[in-house]
Amino acid sequence: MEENGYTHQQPDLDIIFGALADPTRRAILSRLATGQASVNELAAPFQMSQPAVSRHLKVLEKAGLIQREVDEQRRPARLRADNMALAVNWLDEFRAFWGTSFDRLDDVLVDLQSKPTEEQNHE
Amino acid sequence: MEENGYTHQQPDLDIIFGALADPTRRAILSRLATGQASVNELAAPFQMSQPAVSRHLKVLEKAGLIQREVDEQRRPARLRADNMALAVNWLDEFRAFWGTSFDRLDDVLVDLQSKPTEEQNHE
DNA sequence: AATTTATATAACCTTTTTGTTATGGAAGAA
DNA sequence: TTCTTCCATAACAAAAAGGTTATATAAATT
Repeated sequence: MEENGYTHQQPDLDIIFGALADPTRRAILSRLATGQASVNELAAPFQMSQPAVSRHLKVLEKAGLIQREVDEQRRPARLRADNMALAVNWLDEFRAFWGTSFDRLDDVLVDLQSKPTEEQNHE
Repeated sequence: MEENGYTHQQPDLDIIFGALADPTRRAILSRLATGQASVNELAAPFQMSQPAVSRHLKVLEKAGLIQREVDEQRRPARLRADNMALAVNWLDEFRAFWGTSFDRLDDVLVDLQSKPTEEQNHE
């Protein structure tokens, strides 16, 4: 079980962060934050093929970031955000490093919001 | 410039989440949260070769998650957490989905802390 | 000057990721 | 029933990731 001195593995985080590392998948998640959507709807904005999007959805599903449903012929996806909290929770350990009370993180966030990107303002 | 209907790319997040998707690199970051360390010190807990660790460090550096320094022959790494805030900031957009005021996220976090893992409690 | 220590880089291999096209199946429409 | 729509899966190729060993380099030590 033990594989090194200071940590065990947490495979969920591999899968979750891995899923978040792709711009298409992040865009899909952003889209789903506005409500569920069918595969074709999700695929439309991309120049990618439909099977490619289907596989991205499978990656997101394995990461527990979405869940699939059934609506006649459609298999709409809907957000399932619990596992994103897992990611946030891991990042959270670094708040102690950033400062006792979020100060530095807050600074950075304020800074980011003053020059927002399109991706951040997806809605 | 425009590549699809609802988002632009944010390559930083690809790199950052990609860097966080590997358990060795997360363990290195956790170690660095307790203070700077040389390459050999970082490599010691793993059964991996030193060149492999050097490459993990390069990935982390490219992601802006660490910075390298010079101490005689050593090239110690130190945490540079600003870009982790970028990741948190992106995830932040889903707090609206979780609930108006963090409620659901808080629930999940409380839940996680009641059954913590080794990796979460690295210090 | 020669050796040792700390680290980086090169060359290579294997596995995983990410896309493609082709095809199949299930459900609704005609 | 036949056609169309929506989606998944298979087979394939290219590129990226992650490891290895061998070697180079720079600084400290002897």
